[in-house]
Amino acid sequence: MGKERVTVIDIAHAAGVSKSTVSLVLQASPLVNEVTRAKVNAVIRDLGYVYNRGAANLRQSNSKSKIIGIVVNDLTNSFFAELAVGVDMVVQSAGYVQFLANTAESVDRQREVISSMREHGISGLILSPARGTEAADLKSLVASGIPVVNVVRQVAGAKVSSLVSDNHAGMRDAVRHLAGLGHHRIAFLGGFPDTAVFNERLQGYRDALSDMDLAVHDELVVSSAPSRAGGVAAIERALLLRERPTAAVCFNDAVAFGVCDGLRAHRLDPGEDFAVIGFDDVIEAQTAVPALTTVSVDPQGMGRRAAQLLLKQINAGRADAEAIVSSVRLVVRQSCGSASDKRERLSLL
Amino acid sequence: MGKERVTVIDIAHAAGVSKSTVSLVLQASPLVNEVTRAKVNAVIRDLGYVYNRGAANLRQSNSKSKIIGIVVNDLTNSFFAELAVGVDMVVQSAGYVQFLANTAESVDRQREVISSMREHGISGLILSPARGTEAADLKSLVASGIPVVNVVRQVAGAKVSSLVSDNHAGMRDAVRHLAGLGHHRIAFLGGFPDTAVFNERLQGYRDALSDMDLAVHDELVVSSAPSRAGGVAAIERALLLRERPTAAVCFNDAVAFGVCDGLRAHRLDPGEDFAVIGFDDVIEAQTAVPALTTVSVDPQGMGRRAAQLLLKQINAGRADAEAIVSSVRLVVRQSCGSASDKRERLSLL
DNA sequence: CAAGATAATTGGAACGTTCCAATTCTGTCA
DNA sequence: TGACAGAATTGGAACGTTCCAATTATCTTG
Repeated sequence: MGKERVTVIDIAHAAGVSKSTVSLVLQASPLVNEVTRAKVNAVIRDLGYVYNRGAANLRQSNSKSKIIGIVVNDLTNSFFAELAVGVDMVVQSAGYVQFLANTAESVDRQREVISSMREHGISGLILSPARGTEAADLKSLVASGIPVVNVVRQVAGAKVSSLVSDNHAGMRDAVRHLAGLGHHRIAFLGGFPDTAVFNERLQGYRDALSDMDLAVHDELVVSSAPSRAGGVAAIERALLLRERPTAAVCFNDAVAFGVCDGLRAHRLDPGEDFAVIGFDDVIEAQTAVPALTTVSVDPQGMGRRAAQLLLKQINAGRADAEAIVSSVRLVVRQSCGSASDKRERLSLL
Repeated sequence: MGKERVTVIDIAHAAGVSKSTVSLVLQASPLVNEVTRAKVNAVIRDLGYVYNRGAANLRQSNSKSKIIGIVVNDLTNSFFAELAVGVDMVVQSAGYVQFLANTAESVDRQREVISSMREHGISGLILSPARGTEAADLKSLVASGIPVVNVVRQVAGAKVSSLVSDNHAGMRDAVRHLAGLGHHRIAFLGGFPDTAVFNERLQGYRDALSDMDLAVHDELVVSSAPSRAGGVAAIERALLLRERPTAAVCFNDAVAFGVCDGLRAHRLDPGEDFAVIGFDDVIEAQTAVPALTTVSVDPQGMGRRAAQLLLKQINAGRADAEAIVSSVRLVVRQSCGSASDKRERLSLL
């Protein structure tokens, strides 16, 4: 069954033209006569020809492979799944396909997949680096002129473009909102303290407290895995404090959902008895009950923008590193018990 | 910067051997002398050589590209994200890389991505078909001898392997469990009625009701989008019935979460006032509050098995279609208000 | 109608690898 | 020392495409 491959030569033969002509019609060159083009296209369809990009790519060493790589540190986190979807959208419609790999936070794995991608000749890479990634890991990539766009996390010292959300401003706005609602003891829950993202958000938290003339209490900062389970654990710990917090900003939405779960386990009603704000605005944030107040970063849009940036660099040939921080905005829903409304809740249904 | 590519010939030259020898060491052939091998490897490292799989692949037309494709119909659904992670695991460790594409249920998109993948010479394809996929869409793929494994959904008439979960048995067990707890009016919520999966699950639901000598009322079957929002909508409708149900089996976990949300919006406590069972056992199912009773299909494991099946076929050269139905099991947690326990809930923390 | 311009087509060389058959090298033994 | 076996190495052809320079066919136009 595994038929002989149909090549451009077979078509040329069947259509009574030369392989060069066939090649020309394949790349939709204006040089070829309409009637020949039609004839060739007919034969192509008839014989079930499939273009061999590998061979083509071999010849035109300059132009690249029409493959872009995307590697993320945790695909099971829906933030990254949505990011990947966003990337896929623009990349596909530009005629590229994406290699998607998941590193599960392992830099070894990351090294493997990146080198594997290089062997396949990716034209560019979108990378959400695993924890512990160093500039050296990206060195050879940039040395060979392959554009790289880092998303979500920066890599210190790496000469590559990056697209991160404005973590500082986002968290600052969240805290200000809570303070505006009258909360004095606001916790910061979840996240690993050894990451840049964590520290940026934490700094936003601290700065906002200072701005509002509130004291910062270190015991109100409780770190944990940036996951739903981590959120449960964090709120557990926070509720053990002698002086309980009355509100919390969370490292991300997953943590925030966990926090809501943990509150319910203690017969506390998130949104009523305790205010919760997340970060990311994943898709479930709006349909959850209570709908989650969160800092919207629009993961899918971020994926799209990252892809656009990458494509721009690929086309430009030259990749000068540019660092974009994407602005964010606080989306107020029910979980922070603001004056907002049952109105919104109802209109949802 | 975009340096000249380092080729096998450059290495040969620098190491003072022939390109053939270099090729031999690249494929770890036992034919080459240890000292030469070492020398060559050193040069490879020094010059920063990167293997060109495209060229290699061109030569050895028989052996394939070390790329496998995976296309799913909805990557934002964490079921599929986890599936992809499972596939990635085994595929990576077998030295392959995966092309991942998302079709968002569009068969047009699906056609595009599959043809693009073919051009890149994938060795095999794992496909969760978009709704409306027909056997004809896979025809040319199997004609050219590329192994295909369908997951989650079958495609009627297609001569390809498939790996689906035991939808009938899973739903039957869920309903029996609820009936065993004394429920008489059990709803079936969510899902699109024009899919095979829906009908299998629905049949399981009906058969179980008959088994337990309960009447089947068509008004208790309310379909909706298989998403969280769809779940909210479905329970809304179900609660409008004159004779309300007291329990529900849901098309999948996303729907089940939506149902819980919808119940809360009506001041009903899922697990206490109303029993809910999901399907899939996505990762959040165990950490949610209440923890979701659900039919476990282990998406990640399913991805792994699908990948193994595919690799087997790739290696065998011959792909005889085999249809595997993967068994499932009911995982009882809190959301069905079984006699189970606060115990489990507590031990979780 | 010659000649130049334009349009359409074409044959080879090249891309970076693998494979085959052929060659060189080393050592052994009569 | 000559012959031979085995180990190690090697040059060239091939894979399916693109590109370049060159060729042929078709028009214009003076």
